Amino acid sequence: MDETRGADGTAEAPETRPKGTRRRGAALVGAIHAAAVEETAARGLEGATMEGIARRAGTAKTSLYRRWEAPEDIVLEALHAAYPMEEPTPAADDLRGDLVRALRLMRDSFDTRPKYAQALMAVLVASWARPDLHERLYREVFDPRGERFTKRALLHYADKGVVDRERVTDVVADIGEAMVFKHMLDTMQPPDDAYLDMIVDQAILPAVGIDPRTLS
Amino acid sequence: MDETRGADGTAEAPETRPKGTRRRGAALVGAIHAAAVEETAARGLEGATMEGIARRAGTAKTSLYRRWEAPEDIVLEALHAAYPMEEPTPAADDLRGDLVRALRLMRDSFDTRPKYAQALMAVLVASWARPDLHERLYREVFDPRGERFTKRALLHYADKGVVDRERVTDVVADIGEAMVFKHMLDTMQPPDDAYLDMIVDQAILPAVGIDPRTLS
DNA sequence: GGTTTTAGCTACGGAATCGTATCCAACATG
DNA sequence: CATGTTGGATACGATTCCGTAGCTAAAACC
Repeated sequence: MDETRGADGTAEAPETRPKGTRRRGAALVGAIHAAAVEETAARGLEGATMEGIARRAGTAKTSLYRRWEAPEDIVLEALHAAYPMEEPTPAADDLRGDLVRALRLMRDSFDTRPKYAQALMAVLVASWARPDLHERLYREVFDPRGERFTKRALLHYADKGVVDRERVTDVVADIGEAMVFKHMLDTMQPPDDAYLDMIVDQAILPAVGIDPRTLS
Repeated sequence: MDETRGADGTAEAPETRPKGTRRRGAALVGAIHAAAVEETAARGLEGATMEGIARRAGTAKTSLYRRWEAPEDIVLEALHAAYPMEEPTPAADDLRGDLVRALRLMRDSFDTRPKYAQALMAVLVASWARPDLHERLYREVFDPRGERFTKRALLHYADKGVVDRERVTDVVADIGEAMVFKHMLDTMQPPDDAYLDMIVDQAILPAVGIDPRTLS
């Protein structure tokens, strides 16, 4: 019962640590990043406040204003810092396996950090009404990480001649991510392995002209 | 320059009407619905306030509290009232055409009312952190409208034997909507006709085992 | 150790929103 | 036209967040 509760009933669990001790530098910034992500996940980007982030991080407002100007500056920095890095595709000779692994990589990055996924979606949707924010999101978070998920695998096998290069269009390269997103929006849960298999077998592979039943 | 501006710089254009005149009943409720959708689109569900909605609708806070308890009650009601109704599929003998038309129906419902689409997405994402809201959204907005978009068309042609019933899975039925959503998230724009054609030709038709090049 | 940097704490006036109360007037009804 | 209903306007104390200031003290540096 050592929790405080925000105005909306959302549980806030302020970081606690031995009194008379202080974090600095990276440790402090990390805690604030985490707090900003939590705050955004719980109250939305527009509902996030400096006071709320400070509470969650167990620090003082002044410490936030020393480094940032507004909640969204902290959140964007946090999302960038935590964005899943690319595992260069193992490039075994296994198209189906690589596709499944690519989707799992994406899924896991949300599954293990649901607050992170929620915050990312919140910013993505908020940016819809704010072109400046949309531009920053893609420039500061998405773009720096390069090619993503299934597209890399598809292009790899196109180069090897396993699939028709003509069929690896932008639309096809987006199918996997689009389906994972939709599933999360519908169910509030990341898809399980069985569902990822279905995406690959029923949507992606047919789109590149491969009948999964012929793959053994 | 007869606009006021909200705290975040968002333009607010309060409803104006001849002074000494009043709306009541449906006319008033309709204006408030529109205002609630605008407010949510501009400031997010968590950022929306009763005061803001009242300003946009050009009415008084008291008039809102007379009927509703909180912004989200108004927004959910507004989304329900404005949700696109189902055009029963024309059921011509034209699978590809029906799929394209189904996607256009979905796209147009967003394209002609961008504020509505933004609000819908804002609520959808906010509901992710709030199971109660998610439940209400599906129960009060989505569910009452029944089967959606491409699935109806696919099932129709499965019954006619044009496509393999086995291949019309939930995953496949979701491809179209998933791709339209993703496109909107990425670009902040509803897809144009050419893009919808690509979704049908490159993703949906292959998934049900039809090569679009054989269709005409 | 002594010094510099950086966190933490408290407090403040201003602004926005909350939810309610009060009063008046426009509308609808008969 | 008389009456009852509904919307509009204003005001209020309470709460939350804003952004800044001033001070103390822990951590890092030399």
